[in-house]
Amino acid sequence: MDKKIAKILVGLPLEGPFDYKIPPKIAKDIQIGCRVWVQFGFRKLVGYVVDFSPASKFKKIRPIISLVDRQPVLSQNMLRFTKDFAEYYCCTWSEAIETSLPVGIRKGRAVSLNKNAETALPSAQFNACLIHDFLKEKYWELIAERIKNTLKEKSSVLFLVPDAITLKNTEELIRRSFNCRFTVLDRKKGAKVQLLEWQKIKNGEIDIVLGTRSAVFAPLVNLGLIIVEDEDSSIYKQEQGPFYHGREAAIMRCRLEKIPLVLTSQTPSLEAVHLIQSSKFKLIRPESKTVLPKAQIVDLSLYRRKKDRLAIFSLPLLDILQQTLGKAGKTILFINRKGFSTAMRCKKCGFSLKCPRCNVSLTFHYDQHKLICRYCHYKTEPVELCPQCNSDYIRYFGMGTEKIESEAHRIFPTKKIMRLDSEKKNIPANFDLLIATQKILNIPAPPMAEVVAVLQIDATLNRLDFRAAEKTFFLLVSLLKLAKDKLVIQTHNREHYAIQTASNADFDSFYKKELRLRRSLGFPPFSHFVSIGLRGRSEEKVKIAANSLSEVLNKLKSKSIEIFETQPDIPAKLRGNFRCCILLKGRKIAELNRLIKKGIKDFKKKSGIIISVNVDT
DNA sequence: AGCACGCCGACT
DNA sequence: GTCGGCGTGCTC
Repeated sequence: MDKKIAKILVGLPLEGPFDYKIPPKIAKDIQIGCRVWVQFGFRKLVGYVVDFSPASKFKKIRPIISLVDRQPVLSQNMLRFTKDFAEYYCCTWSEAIETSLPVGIRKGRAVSLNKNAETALPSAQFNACLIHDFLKEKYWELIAERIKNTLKEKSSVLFLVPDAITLKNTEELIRRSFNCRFTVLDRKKGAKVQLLEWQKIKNGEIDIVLGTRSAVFAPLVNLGLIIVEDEDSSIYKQEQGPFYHGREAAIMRCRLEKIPLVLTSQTPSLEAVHLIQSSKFKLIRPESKTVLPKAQIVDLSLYRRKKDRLAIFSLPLLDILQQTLGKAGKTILFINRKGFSTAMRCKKCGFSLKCPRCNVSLTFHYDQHKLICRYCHYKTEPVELCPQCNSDYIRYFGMGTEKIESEAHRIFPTKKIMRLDSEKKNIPANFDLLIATQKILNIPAPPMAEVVAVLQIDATLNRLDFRAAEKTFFLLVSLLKLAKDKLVIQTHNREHYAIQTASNADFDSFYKKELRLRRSLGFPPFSHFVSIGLRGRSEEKVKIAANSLSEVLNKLKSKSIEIFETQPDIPAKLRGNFRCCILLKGRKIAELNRLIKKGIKDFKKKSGIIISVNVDT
């Protein structure tokens, strides 16, 4: 290849690449994947060499200022990975490269890199296995075995975990089980340390890398295995652009590097189950001697709610609570929401206090005695008189942990009643009755009780979300594990398959039903959803822009792609920006993204509007 | 992303 | 007359 011109990407959200002349004095050293300094317009930027060319179609080409490193910071594999990643997540290649590198590298800091000797394994191939360890009793020995074998082959291991707690636990387990060169990637560690660690990994001085989502980009040499622990965790999905999913990125990288992937979960996602089923890969389900408790489904439609008062406890549940507490047994009441109430409203004129920035109803929090916005945490004093009609007809609606707590106190005045929600720092142990939210499922050693009661599952089940059944099932089976004796489920949907199959933790029946349904409706994992978000200061402009973009997309689309009506995003207003979104559904990501990129390009971008694309919403 | 270019309102 | 508002377009 004639090395006259270098194709260079810079760290800006631009498509690129851009052509630069290669000065003779660096011609012998420059390689694909190297960092360079270039003059880009009026400023000096770090660029990444992605290709060479004998000529350029541009007239005025500037020369590269200098070479940053003798060795490439991006390997062939990482270049391909970031390119595939950009195509999948509908961002530019340069954005993908920038997200894959530590800040130090992006800022042009010096590192010393070895000449890399990748010893590609001869007949390596992609394969996946899913360890479904419902009780999380045996997964570690299964994983440890695979890590040991990988290390024996002189290959390295990348271990992904969803959150800081799992990171801590896994770090401990790895230290105890393996005596090897091991590092933990942590965003809290500071840029200097991160850069040094990146350099060590890149130089092949590390055998095991442990980290959260972003560690999927760790530049391991001779990578031989990727493990994704708790693959079903929603924390793997990044909330800002590029909106990538750690598990999907890991799958992409394993396919590309032709190496095995291990997924672990207590409640495997339908994506993981589908990957295993559709490709004849292995599902491993360790046997357990633990006997699960029975579930009792209480059909709420048989027990009318008392007039003008929320029926928190049905009669059968009250009976069970009285019996259990009478025998000095413990009870957990589970509710999928926090705060005393969902909203405050004036019964006379209907006025409700909303967040001035996000335009959603504020939630009243009893312990802080404040109205709080659940999105931006805006706080304000609760009102006694209606600001609109001045009446004192202010009422608080809904059912939260605090409401249940006060009700429970009324019914069981002598019992020790405690609360566990996201605001609580320490985990209560000495309780008769514990009122808990989702948080109880996200802590390492959650408290158990004779009876666990789910007060309100219908809101979760009836959500306008194609994952509602999946979430309901996972929630219920996870709660089953906290009950020693019995799980009580209060619902109006007694016959629903998610509730029926969850009551005896029948994963296979649930997956069968749910996958059949998803397939027939053309939902993920048989298709992809992509949402295009538009936001800006002016509500009017955002709406106009969204409508015209939607029009353009509808004109360009093939009939295999479905475009839903433009809607306000949830929340419609966030941190002073009005938000709209266009949702698309299609079988193939490549086709969807081609349409979106073309659509955004064709559509003349009105200023003051920011567009973001979220793949697999 | 940032910055220049360009075309319309109120000001020493 | 200009100073400056930000809408539009470009960076190899």
